[in-house]
Amino acid sequence: MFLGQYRHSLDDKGRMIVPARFRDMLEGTIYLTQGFDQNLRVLPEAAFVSIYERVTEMSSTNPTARQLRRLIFSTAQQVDIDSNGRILIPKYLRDVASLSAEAIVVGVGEALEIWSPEAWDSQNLLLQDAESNAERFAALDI
Amino acid sequence: MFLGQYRHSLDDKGRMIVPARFRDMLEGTIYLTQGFDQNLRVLPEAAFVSIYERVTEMSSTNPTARQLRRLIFSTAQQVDIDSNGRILIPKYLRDVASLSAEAIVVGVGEALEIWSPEAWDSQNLLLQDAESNAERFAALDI
DNA sequence: GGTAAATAGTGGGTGAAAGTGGTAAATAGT
DNA sequence: ACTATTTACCACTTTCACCCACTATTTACC
Repeated sequence: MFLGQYRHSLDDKGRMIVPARFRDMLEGTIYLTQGFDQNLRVLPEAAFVSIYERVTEMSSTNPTARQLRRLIFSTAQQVDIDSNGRILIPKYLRDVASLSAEAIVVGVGEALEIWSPEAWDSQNLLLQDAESNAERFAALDI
Repeated sequence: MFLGQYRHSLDDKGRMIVPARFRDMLEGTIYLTQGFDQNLRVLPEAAFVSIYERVTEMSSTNPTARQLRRLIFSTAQQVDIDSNGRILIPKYLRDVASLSAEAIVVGVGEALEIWSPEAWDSQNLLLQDAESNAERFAALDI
């Protein structure tokens, strides 16, 4: 289970440390894809396969389904963790998420998200709004 | 069952004693999450896993579900009790609850809450207001 | 009620691991 | 064959998990 948030540097080659806490949960193949909110998603194999299957089931005559498929697969990339525990984020994906010198890595349960500090800050403003939270949690009945 | 309140120090590394009374009830894995009122919640494994499952079931193409997931998982952390009976509270969680040198640990039945002394004081003012209590709790019909 | 022992709570130092930046080698493209 | 880009490797810095030592408080026993 991926939990918590970390701030890490990205060097000029686009390499970024995978927080140590997450590394043992990412032992197999890792997939890096564009997220839905100006961010990137890091998926372990099982999670990616599950998405793959659901998307593949969708009808190809549905334009939205075709777009979703393109978004997910055309931006996806298989990545490896190097001997120092880093992954290399391809340039086009760094551009998608406006990543430069630093990135925020966020655990969201079954996956990780990578954000630029600016994008995360504004996302966090949304997340910390007390009134909206009341509504969000009400749905869960915690 | 967690009952009572304790005041404990937080050292500059962010470590805090778990009151001895609570320690034997927290033997398995412990989860630390953001609470609803500028505080933190300490949950035993079963309680957190149940939340995890409900949140993970939700669709990731639903923006509200994604936000809920982010809110819950990005502000949670699995923590261990060290050999001295302390837990380490990550910096981002200390920030959420404005914790610095001291914290109030409160038992609230199935979980613990961690408050900054200031936040607890103002919370307490609300709780000790007898007249409002009569009105507020009347609606709950216990 | 006083004293001793045990437990709870606090603080700091240290070595291993995590994180960062750079250089050298290898590969691919022209 | 030469250049550019990527990949692998190496060295350094920083952080954190673990351990130890000490103080305060509670508990037990006389």
